[in-house]
Amino acid sequence: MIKIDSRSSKPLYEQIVDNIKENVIKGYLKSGDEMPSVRKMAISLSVTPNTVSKAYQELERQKIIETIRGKGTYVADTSNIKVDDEKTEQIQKELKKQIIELKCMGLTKQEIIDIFTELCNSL
Amino acid sequence: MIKIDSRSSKPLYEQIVDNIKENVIKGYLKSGDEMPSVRKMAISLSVTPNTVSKAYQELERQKIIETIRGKGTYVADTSNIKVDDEKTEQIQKELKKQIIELKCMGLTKQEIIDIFTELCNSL
Amino acid sequence: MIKIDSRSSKPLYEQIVDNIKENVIKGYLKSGDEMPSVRKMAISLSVTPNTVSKAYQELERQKIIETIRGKGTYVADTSNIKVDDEKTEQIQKELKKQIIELKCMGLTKQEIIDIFTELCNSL
Amino acid sequence: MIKIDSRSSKPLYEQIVDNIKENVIKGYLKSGDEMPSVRKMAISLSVTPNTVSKAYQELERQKIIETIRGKGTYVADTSNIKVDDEKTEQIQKELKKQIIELKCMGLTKQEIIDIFTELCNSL
DNA sequence: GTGGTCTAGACCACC
DNA sequence: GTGGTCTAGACCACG
Repeated sequence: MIKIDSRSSKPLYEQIVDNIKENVIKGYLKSGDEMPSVRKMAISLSVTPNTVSKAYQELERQKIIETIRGKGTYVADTSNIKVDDEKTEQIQKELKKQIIELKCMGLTKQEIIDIFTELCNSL
Repeated sequence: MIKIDSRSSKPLYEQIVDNIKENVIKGYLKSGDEMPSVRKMAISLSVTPNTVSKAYQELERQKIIETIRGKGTYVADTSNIKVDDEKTEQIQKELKKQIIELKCMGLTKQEIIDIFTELCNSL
Repeated sequence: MIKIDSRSSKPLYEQIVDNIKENVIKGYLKSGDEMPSVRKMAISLSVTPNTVSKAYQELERQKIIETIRGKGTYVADTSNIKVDDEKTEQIQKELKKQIIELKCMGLTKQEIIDIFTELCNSL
Repeated sequence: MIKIDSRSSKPLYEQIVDNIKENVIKGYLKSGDEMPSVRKMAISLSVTPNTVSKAYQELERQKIIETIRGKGTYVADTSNIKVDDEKTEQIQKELKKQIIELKCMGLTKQEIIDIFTELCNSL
C-alpha cells in the first residue's frame, strides 16, 4: 500500500508520512486501525527502522496516529483534527510557488485550475 | 522588491529564484529589463555574491534570464518558454501532497478549490 | 581513472564532468556503479569538495548520475537518455569551428574526416 | 558578412576571429584583400573598437592577416600556413569531447560520422 | 564594471 | 558516513 522512491529528492521518512496520510484521507486507513510495527514496515519498505520511526513520530506529532505503550500504534480519531492557521499559511505559500512555476511554463490560469480540480477529484 | 528569510528552511538561492520568477509573472520584471548585478543584489539581500550567482545561474538554466558577459544580466524573452512534461508531472505530485495536507486538516474539496482559485487570481 | 590539469583554461569541474562522461561511454562506469564520494574524489584530485560537488550536480542535471541522499552517488540508467535538439545544434556549431581551424592549417576535407573517424573508433 | 551574437557564451572577439577564418577558407576573403579598419568593423558590428582590435591581434598571431603600418590590414598569403602539432592535438581533444557528448545522447558512431561528414561538405 | 571559478572552512539534514 | 548550502575572500576573462 505504501510505495517509496529512494531516488527521489524527498526524504524517505517524509515520503512515508505523505503516503500514510494519503491512505487515511482515502479511507484505506480508518480511525482505530492498527499500524504495522516499526520493524515490520521497515522490512517491507527496505529501509532502516530509524527511518520508519522518524515517520511515525512525525505522524504522531500531527495527531494522525497514536501510540499506546505496550500495545501498538493506531490510526487516531479523525475528529481530533483542527485547522492549524500557521500550517495553512505555509501550504498556501507552497501552492503559490507551484502556480508560479506552472505560469512560467506558459500555462494559463484556467489550465492551472483545471489541473488542480482534476487532482482534487482523484483523491 | 525581493525579500528573503534567512530563518526559512528553504535555501536562500531558491528563495531568490522563486522571488524573481514571481516578479516576472506578475509583470514587475519584463523581457529585456536589466537585473541588478550579482554584487549589488548580494549587498541588498545581505548574502554573499556566490549565493546570488547560484540563483542567477539556475534562472538562466530555466531561460528566465540571460547573461551577457562583461555587461550584465537581463530578463529573457518569455516567448522561449516551453512546457517541460517531466517538471509538470513533478509539480502535480507536489500539488497532490498539498491537497492531502489540507484534507487532513478537515477542509472539504470545495474549500480547497476555492483557496486555490483565489491564489490563482492574486497572481 | 580521472585526470585533471589545473593549468588548463577549462574549469576544473568541467574537466571532471567530461572525464566521467568519457568513462561512462567507454563502459568503465556502468549503470548502478557507485561513484566515489564527493570528499574522497576531492582528496584524490586535490581540489575542494565544492568543486567535485559542482561537477556531480551538473552530471545529475544531465541524468548521467543519480544521488541518493545520505547514501551516495550512482551511475544512472543510460536508457533515460534523450536527444536534446538544442544541444545537438550547439555541438554542430562547435564541430564546424574545429573543421574551420583544421582547414586553416591546410588540411584537406578527407584528412579531416579521417582524423575524426579515427577518433570515433578510439572511443 | 560577419554575424555575432552578444548572447552567446563565446567571447565576442572569438566570434569575430572564427567568422573571418570561415570567410577565408570559404574563399570570400582572398590573400591580399584589404580588411576593414578596426573602427569601421566596430561600427558595423556594434561592438567597441577594443573588441575588434583584440580579434585582429589574434588573427595576426595566427598569420591569417597582416598589418602593414600606415597602410592597412590585409589577408595574408595562405602559403604561410603550417601545421601546428600542438594546436592539432588541442583540436583533437575538443573533437573528442564533442563525440563523447553526442554519444551520451545516444547517437551511434555512424550517425556521428554522418553528421560530421555533412558538416565538412557544407564548408 | 560584469559574471565565472576556486579555496578553505563551516553547519545542516538524511540515512 | 553522505550530499547540500553558505560564507569570506581571492583571481580571472570579458567588454
